[in-house]
Amino acid sequence: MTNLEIAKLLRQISAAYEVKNEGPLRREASRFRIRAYDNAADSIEHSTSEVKDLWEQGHLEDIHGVGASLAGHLDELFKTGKITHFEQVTKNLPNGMFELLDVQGIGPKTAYKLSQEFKLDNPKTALKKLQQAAVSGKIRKLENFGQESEKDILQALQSFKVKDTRVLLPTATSIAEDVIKYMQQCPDALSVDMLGSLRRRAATIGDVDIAVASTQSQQVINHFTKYPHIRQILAQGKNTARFIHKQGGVQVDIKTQTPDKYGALLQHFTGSKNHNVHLREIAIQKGLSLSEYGIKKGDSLIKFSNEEVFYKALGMQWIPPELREDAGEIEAALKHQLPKLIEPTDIKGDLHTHTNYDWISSHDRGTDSLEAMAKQAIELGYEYIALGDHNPSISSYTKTKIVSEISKRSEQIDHLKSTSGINILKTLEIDIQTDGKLSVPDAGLEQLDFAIISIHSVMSLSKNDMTKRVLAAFSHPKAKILGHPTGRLLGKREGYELDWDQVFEFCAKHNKFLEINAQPSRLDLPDILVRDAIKAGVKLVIDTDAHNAASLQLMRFGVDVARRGWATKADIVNTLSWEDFSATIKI
DNA sequence: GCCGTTTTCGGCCCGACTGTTTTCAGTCG
Repeated sequence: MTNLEIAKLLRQISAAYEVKNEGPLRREASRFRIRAYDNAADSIEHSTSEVKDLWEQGHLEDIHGVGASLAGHLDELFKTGKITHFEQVTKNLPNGMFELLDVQGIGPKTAYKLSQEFKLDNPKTALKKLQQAAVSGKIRKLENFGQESEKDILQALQSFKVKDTRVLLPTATSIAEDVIKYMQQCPDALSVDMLGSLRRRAATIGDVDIAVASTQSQQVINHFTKYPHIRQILAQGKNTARFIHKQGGVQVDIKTQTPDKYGALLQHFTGSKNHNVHLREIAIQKGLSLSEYGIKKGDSLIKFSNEEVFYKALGMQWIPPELREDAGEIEAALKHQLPKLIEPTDIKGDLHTHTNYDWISSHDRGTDSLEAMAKQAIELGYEYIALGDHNPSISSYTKTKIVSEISKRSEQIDHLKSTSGINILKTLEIDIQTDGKLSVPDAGLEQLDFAIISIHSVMSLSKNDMTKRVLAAFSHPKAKILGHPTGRLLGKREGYELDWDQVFEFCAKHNKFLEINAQPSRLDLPDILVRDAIKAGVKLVIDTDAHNAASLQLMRFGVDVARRGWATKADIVNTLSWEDFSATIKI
């Protein structure tokens, strides 16, 4: 079971309790139990480590929000595939109601009422039957429903079908940047910023949230709702509004605030939720109360035009949004010991690239020439670039032929080196075979400055075998970088399993580097492992894995991951000057 | 049901928006 499935199950239990939460006496106790299930679901959904892994290691209660009771339930789930207690809780409820919870605007109570009225007992047909009821005008006749709510449900059902669950960070970024550019054209918009998980630069984004500072809120909202790429407006109030973007059905929210209170708005809606809850606990201890408007002390409200003064008022350093996950950043900020995070401008070169060099390659070739890649690197202001490709296919070439192909390519790069005006390194991304051997013979490896080694096949090995496989390949002196170390593809594939403690120890000891791959669907290493690696003394590289010249610009998303993993400039090898880098890579 | 540099008991963040209401419940973030 994946984290997402477990989170969904917990939310179903929460919804079941919500519906059953009747009678004034039971209400208080249950309210907090409901919240506890939701909190646990949030934690699990946002956890970068797999809950199942934690269970195997006996560390379920390390998850914030999972205590003895839930750990027991999860243990039963992993052992037997079901949870008896949960089955009892959901027993007398219509089965179809839980499907309805995924529809925008339908919560537990509404889902229950609708599934009760329309006898939605079958989860598979529940959404379809609900749509039929809406189309035939039956919903508006129910008590506490009307024409508007029927229309809303119908619209939500229609956009539900096209809405992807979460979008990748670069997609959300480009949507947000376009909306921001549009909002900046509004004369009443004094500042425009990203909010939420987007501002925290998380790998996947639910909604795009935007903040605007203005004294003319209504004008800003009016401008917002005239954005040209709206599929549907969901809400429009005095200070906030929300629409569904034509692209991917992404929901875009806007919040406005006057400039004197703008800092509190930014802080509040950047989150994360857990970060804010922790901040409020600290505030309560000081007799203060936090909100999106500022800090309340008794009856008076202290206003903040920017975040720096907001955090200062709580006795701490300003915390970069990427760190706001309640993962120790508040404690560090109180002690004024936050790290100075790496900046995009610290990057001096890209080490993982692909070109259209003409050979039968083991995987997809790039689309731009060696020259074009080097030229783009110069434009980005880099001091060096490693020109790579996948190794020649071992099923199409003999070993001898592979070596001679690499020789030919090396000659071409050497020629380019003398004319290009940038330092160029010769490299390849080399497949790690199932037995840990590299797919290029030693005589071929000798001609490279270094090799990136990656797993592209047979990902189902056990954790132990996979670790042996990687470390065997990594032992070759030319193997310096492990490419996309977990092999995950966001929203498509979980990564394979590795014994990270062992990998980290090996890298730290032998001067090997782990990659933060900036491809949108990879962002691999994931942020949490970045932080663990750094704690273990491992050095990392940030690479784009670009298959064309334009993709070299994806670097910023890799830097985002590094920052979320608390990385400083010193932790990232390709922030080194050419002189220091070339010395390091040849060790 | 979870959690702990004031607590193993007694707390648990705060507010906007909408629709169907004549003052509020449900949903969302």
